[in-house]
Amino acid sequence: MALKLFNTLSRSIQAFVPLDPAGKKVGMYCCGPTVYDFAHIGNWRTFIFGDLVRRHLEFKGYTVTQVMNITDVEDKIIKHVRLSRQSDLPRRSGTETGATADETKTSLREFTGKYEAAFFEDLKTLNCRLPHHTPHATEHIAEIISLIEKLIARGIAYQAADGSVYFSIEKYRGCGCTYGQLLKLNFDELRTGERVKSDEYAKESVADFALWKARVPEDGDVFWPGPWGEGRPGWHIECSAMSTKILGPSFDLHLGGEDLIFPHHEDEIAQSEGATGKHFVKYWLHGAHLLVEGKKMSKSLGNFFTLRDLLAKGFTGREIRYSLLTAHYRETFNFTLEGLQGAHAALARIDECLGKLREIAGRDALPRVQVPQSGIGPTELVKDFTDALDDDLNISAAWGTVFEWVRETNRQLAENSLSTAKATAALTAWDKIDSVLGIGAPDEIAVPTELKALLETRQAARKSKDFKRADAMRDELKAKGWVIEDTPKGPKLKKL
RNA sequence: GGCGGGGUAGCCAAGUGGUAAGGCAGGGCUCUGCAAAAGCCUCAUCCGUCGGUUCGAUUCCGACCCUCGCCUCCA
Repeated sequence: MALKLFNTLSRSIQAFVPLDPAGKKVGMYCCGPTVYDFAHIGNWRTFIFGDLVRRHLEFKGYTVTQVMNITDVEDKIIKHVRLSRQSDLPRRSGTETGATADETKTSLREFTGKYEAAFFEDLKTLNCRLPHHTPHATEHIAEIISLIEKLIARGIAYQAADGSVYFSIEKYRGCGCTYGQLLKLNFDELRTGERVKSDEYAKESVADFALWKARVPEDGDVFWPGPWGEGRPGWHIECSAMSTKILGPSFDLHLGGEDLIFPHHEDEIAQSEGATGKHFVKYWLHGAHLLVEGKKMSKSLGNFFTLRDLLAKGFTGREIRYSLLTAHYRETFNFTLEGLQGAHAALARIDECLGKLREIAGRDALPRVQVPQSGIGPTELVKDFTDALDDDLNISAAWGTVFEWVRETNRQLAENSLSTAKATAALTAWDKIDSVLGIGAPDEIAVPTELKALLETRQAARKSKDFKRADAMRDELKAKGWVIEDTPKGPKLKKL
């Protein structure tokens, strides 16, 4: 089966055909983090969704170039930097801080650098493949300026009286371009009442958006020189500049959270197609948001979690990854702590099965009971799994296949009918699909030697039928967080 | 107001015009000195409500109720 994806542009599921005539290379751009805070669980759902798309494409044999922007200059960042400077430098909290431009720029970088580092750490914790390029907005000011110049040259952008440069939607549409490709827009019905008062802007039309924001006092020293005076990039422009720089004027995939459809992605299309005259992106994919415990995540409800919050509660990265990967990407997902507990149990089930398979695979060929095999084997596992994901990334169906395979494997394990060769084949199949799931193996926790000794002493006590003493030692181990698993082949220790 | 998603067992979540995947939790069993761990089995006469189309609808159509999102910064 060929890969099919839901394209927001057509609002339908389409066959995925890369722009590359050879059908091999795929360019993919994922909207990345704005580094003003730790990324929360909702952000992570979207980033893991991007990781899934990339992994599945690579699994299918495509050579993917993944780009993820790091937005490191933006209103909120500037605000936070300003506040942090004011608290750092209370005596200077006047109109003029006395700081030089370089000092402040450093502090902007320090501020964003902290969250950027955290972002990459979290990415690793969740076992996401590192994007091939992670360009920074602040390092692409030249490209941004050049893009804006193109738009001005084409008459689609203009500098207003406030010094800022805006994108003219009217001029853009006048060129025969379409504004509103990703969603239906009714410009006469756009609610303008709740927006920031339109008369605060010097732009020609309310819907026009800023490409270059003229420097204002609140920006502090966060500004760059530009042909239109000092200022900084608008919100959408860096994505257009960086994506086309790395992936070219037209590329295959652009991903983001569903909230970015408008205005961010719509404006990206306008800027990019307005400047290049070429079709920007072939497939737009949008991930749905999540709820936490059935409600919209908010700090006041106490259901706002960063990845770090969940790690502090004792959950692991792979449990969180699994949990965020259980539901289809276009459905709102209800993220619950109960679900995370369930993730722990579900993963343990897979781990247990794989552990037994490895045990058999690692041995010399042993005689096995010959039982006619039915149900899902390694071949079916890979095929059904692939088919499920090819169908617009139906991950739930894919998991269904995985667990059916686990159950069938366990049955065979129980009847001792799995040969060394079959176990090896099963593990090879698992490795294939795990290259997409990215679940990996649990962290190996070494059993402390004193606990091993305790376990041996308990065994001795059991042998001599001193069960009271043996049970006391079992309790002692449990108190230390280790549970004994008595198997026919002897006891094992498992970390709780 | 405009536009767009959802409502499937205790919880999470796939899916199909022909009678409901999977995970967690629960229950039963196996194993065990007893447990635990692990494994197996089991668990929705029913898919928001009411109508309609159909031999047959959870799946198609209509109405209604509830809910979420976008239209403004936002994954």
